[in-house]
Amino acid sequence: MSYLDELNQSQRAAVENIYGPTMVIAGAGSGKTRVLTYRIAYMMEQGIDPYNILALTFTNKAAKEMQERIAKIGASGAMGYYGASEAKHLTMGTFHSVFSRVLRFNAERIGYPINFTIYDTQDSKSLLKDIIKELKLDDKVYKPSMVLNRISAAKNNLISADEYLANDEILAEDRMARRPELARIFKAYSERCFKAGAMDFDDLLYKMYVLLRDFPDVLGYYQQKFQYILVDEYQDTNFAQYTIVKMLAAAYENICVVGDDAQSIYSFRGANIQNIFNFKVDYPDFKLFKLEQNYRSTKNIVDAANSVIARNVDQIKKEVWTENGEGQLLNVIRTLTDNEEGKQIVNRLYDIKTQEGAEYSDFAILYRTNKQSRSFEEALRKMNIPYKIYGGISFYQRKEIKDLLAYFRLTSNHRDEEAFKRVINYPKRGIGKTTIETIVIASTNYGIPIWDLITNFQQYPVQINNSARLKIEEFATMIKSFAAQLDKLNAYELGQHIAKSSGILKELYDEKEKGPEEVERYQNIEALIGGLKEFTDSKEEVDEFASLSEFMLDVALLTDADTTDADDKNYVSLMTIHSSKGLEFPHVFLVGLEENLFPSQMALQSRTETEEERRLFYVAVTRAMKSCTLSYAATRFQWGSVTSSESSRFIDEIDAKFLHHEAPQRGQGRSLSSGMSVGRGFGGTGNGLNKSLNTPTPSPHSISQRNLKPLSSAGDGDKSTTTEYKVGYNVLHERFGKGKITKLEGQGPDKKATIFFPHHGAKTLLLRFANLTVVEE
DNA sequence: GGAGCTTCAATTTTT
DNA sequence: TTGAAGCTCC
Repeated sequence: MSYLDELNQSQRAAVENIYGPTMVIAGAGSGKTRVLTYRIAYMMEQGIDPYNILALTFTNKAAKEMQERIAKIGASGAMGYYGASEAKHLTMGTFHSVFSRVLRFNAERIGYPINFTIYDTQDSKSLLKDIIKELKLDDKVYKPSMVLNRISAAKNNLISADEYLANDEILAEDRMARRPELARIFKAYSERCFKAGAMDFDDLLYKMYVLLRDFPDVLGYYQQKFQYILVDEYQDTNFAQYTIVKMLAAAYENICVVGDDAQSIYSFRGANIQNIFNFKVDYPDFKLFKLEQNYRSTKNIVDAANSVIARNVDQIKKEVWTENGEGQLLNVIRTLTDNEEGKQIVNRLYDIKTQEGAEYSDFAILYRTNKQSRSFEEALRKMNIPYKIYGGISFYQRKEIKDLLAYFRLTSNHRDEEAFKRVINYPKRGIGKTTIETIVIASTNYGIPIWDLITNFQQYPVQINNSARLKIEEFATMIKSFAAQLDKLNAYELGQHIAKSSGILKELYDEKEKGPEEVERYQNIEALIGGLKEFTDSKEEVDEFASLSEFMLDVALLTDADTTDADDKNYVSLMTIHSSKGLEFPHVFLVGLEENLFPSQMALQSRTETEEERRLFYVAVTRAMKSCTLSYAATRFQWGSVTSSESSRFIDEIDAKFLHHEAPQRGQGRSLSSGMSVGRGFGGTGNGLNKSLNTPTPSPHSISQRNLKPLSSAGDGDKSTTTEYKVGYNVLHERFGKGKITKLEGQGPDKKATIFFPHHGAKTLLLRFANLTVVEE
């Protein structure tokens, strides 16, 4: 019983209330994971069979952590009859991975092959691009990423392509937005995925719903199996996830959801914060537990975060507090350039490390967008500080890895269209773009999978030349020969065989001479094969056959954060705020706090969007245990030119008594007199010394009003980004010089102007990027 | 069919 | 600045 004594009163109450609908609102740092894991341990101790427990998380990382912590409690002998070894019967994982397993098990019910492929975002976009082209639509109007977002939103709201096509309201909406063909694209996309035996990320949710909806016996089976359901990060569930959980829980209503409305940051992916607010409607007799004591951060950090989040209208009232000491104030650092920001933050980091004898792993640098990592990487490298960047391109998304995986995919699912397109001519075997296009279109016209076409040219004649046809047939024969080995060779043997016979290994080996990047590619392939070996060994240890198909099951669902850590964990972590959720660090640097970057300019359209950015800020600050440093740069170098920016509103929103504005360092504080070219003259000031040469310093905000871009500063206090432009205005463009606006079109961020420049002719430019200055005649 | 060059456009977060 | 797409020439 001892482990229960480690809990405070509300935590313990939440742990012990294992029957009936339960909602736990867990403030940042309040021991949420502890409650979840102890609850599961407690259930098992009470005699509940782990086989009947389902725990759903959003990330593999969270699932893994829970698994480990439960095993630890089990090892302490606290779980009674169902000990640690039984814990492996728990069903625990991300929505996507748990559902994908259920779907494979029941695949034939909904017409899919057991070894269906999971398309990642890249695959989906590539397929959409093809479809848009085949439908002869303008890919400027129908951008694959935009179309995918739209389709994704539909599926997350459980709307199928056919329902979309039949819904007048949606169709009218699309017509209004001048994208009337979206429905047709959606329909074609669904058909093509189905034909290819492929599901995209959203299908894993949508098809799960269809399975439970259309097959009562399946629903009944899983209701009986999952008598106890736990959902982590409930605030991030979308409508599809919400509905599925509700269906599964309907028989027993032993459902426990844990979340924090203040940390809902995934609405762009369809997450609906209302699911938390509606819990009481769905389960009127639910029990609510609030975890409000923060064990993580200093008082200053907790209170600073609270002072910001208090500005949100949408929230559940709660009081996060801490018994921890006051700690230091939050430092605010302003620098002139993004490179300078990198240097100063890293210097600061090094200072803290030396002063406190901290480890590198005690530090995290958090930013809004992945691309911001660059300046910090450079600075860290220069100082020889070990670091690791999370997110960005994951191992499994690297070109060479995807190429080899495409062979694996094609081997276990011949119909996989995206895998086919990827490797039919890689390594080069003389099958050109025209040929591939012809085949893809022909297969659509015949209404059959590409594979069926290329293995039955007699039955389905296609207009391609003979040599190409022979080469394609050769390719198909090769894939078939791989498939024939699926049951005979283990994943490692077959994987290696494919890497060799496909020619990929040789191709990459030959390119190794070219440079370090090519060497890395080759090493990545070796690493993947190493992964196959590891997988095979671990299976064979328990006397199971390790098939390549099985290895492929989860690969599409793995992300960078899931690749196992190197032995040496002592490095500084760099990541987006999104991926920092659920983590904590003694020292946090929250960088790039500038208007239009954070909050992102994409998120300023509405109150709800701005509130989400504010929650994101809240998440970031509450990652910090001991110290939190905020920084922003007055200018930023992006896509070839320098832009200036103002400090983020979120800095102003923190109650000033928790802040300490750092005195500018050397080279800082010179105000940018108007007319001076920003961005030149500052880059080269660093000569290794950090102090001296203090010039008079303006207050942190004084620069912004005088900046060089009329477009982005519309006067005191007004942080809007739009300046009024009218047809007939004379404007100045950086490159094209003076011109006259002849036409305006588009709305919001898409607003474009056609401008006639005497020396360059008429140009149509996105106002957002054009960087125009209105000038007098 | 494919390599190499030129042009053009581009900003978020991730399972 | 980066990356993708289009175009030219072998």
